[in-house]
Amino acid sequence: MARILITSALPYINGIKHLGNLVGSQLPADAYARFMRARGHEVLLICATDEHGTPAELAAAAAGREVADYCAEMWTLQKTVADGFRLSFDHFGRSSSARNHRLTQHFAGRLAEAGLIEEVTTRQVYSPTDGRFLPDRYVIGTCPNCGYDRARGDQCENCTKQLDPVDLIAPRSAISGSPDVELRETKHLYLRQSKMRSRLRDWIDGKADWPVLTTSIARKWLDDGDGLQDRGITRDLDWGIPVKRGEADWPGMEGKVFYVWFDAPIEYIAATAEWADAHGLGEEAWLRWWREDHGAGDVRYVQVMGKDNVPFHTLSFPATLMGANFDGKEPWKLVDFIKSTNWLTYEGGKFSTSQGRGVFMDQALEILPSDYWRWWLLANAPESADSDFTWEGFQGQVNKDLADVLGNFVSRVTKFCRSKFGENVPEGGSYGEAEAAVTAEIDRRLAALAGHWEAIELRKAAAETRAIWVAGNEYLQAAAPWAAFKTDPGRAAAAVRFGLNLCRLYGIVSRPFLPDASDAILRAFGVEDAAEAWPESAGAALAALPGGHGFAVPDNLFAKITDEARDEMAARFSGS
RNA sequence: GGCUGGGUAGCUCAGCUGGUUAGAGCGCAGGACUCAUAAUCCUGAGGUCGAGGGUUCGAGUCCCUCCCCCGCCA
Repeated sequence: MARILITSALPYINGIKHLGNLVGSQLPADAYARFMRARGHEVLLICATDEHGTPAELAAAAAGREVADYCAEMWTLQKTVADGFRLSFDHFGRSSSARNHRLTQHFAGRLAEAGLIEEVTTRQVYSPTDGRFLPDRYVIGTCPNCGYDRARGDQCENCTKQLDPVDLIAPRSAISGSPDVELRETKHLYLRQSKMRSRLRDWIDGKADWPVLTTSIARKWLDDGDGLQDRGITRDLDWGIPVKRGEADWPGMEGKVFYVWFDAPIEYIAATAEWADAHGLGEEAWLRWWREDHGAGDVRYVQVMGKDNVPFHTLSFPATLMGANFDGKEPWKLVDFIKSTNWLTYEGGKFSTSQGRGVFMDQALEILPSDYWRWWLLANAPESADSDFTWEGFQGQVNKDLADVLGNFVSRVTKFCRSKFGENVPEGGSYGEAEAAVTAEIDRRLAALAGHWEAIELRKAAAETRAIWVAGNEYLQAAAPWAAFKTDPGRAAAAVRFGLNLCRLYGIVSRPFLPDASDAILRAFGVEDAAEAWPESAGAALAALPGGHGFAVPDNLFAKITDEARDEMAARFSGS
């Protein structure tokens, strides 16, 4: 048994996420965790909301709310939809937690001790009207690049150019709208990543098994232009983690907070501590996942994220962890494998919150059960390239794979048995060559499937899982117990017994994709413990239900999506 | 402009370190079966593997040039 730590990129607190966000990190992390748990490994799956930064403050202001209240409410909403999608987080934390405050301040203190923090005096936009500095999106003005007159301080929405607030022409406050702004000097902390450059490069060069997408992005940042740049880790804001040097005040940094990108990844660790707290466990409970001097040396740490997050996870966060271990006294666990995904598009274009284009997590659950979405999203995960969601493709694949291939198989076997033998696994007859051949095939496929899960190859895992379902239909068609029943009831009984065992097996191996359907199948066979172990061999698994074992015919597992329903949904989410 | 990925059957995609007649799913055509959610199973059609050079006994699979597409960065 191995120990596997899995973290999903943190969804930003600002509103419910869409299906593209879901398939980018949270859903693959959950499916992978489910497989590893079924395999008998000790798994810890961690996620949390990323709550700091100007977008949260502005969204709260727009809603006329205190930002803390707003975040608390949005966390509850996100937690609810995560549960709805059966995301099996061991803990879904908050980057605004007390644990993260302490840890972030602790890391800053250690980095300062290591000589990796620099205090830099810069000129920032200040609004006398609002009585405060205006970082990032708090400034609106004309884009110096394209002339768009409502460009935000961090980026122009029109030409997508990354901006600095001081670059804007005719700047004005996003809060009061006042054009009365000036540049004032203010002091900020910078993480001296440039000093970590060669260490980071050596570390990344050692990751031969990482995808090129991941390492190439990291190397680009290491070597581009003047090399890895130092980055500001503080902001003149109220909402955030107060700048402290460990537990001590930081002279000159009063009233400032850490910048969101610095505290967000630290929340992976803090959320693990929150998890330990929530379960009344001690400090060792989380340290053993994160500190090599507390046993984390044999943990395999896997991160799942969209490709936009790769620089932070390959450079900035590792720089923080490595830097904090400057004296060898805090060996923090570094990531072992990064699964990065591309984007999901919607009917050929981008998902858009502002235009109501595309399906968001809460809406998806209103329309159809989570299994439908999980299956399509994972079977079409944007792994090697962006992939596109279309209603036609979704309807076609869900109807075919789930209703026709899997759902109908369970239905035909259980209903036939009930009508001929009753609701007990039939006795009599014995498995012969046909059963042996299918068993051998499924053995091969189970091995392939396990390999795909180990490598987090989602599309391949889905295809293999489907092939295992198809094998059941092929078998049943050839064995034809409905025909054998008339001449050789024993043969028919054996075939049905085999078919029922296949159903149970499908309940287990489909679990990472379809937790609800898996529950329904296993419940029908009286297997109440959802943590049914992954089959070590098809032979043993297909003899698990002996003759006489009772079962109940389950309701149809999946209803088909009609053309009318599909058209209705397509119209509803097309955006305006 | 730099960088990543991609350009393979009507559609969505597999094809690892080069090697017999290029694969899967969907869709389509024909057939079988009737237990089942008009489901399933079998068979079949069909593609100059983006273009052009090159290396090799042999290239979708390596090298060069070029053309498109998504995205990231600047």
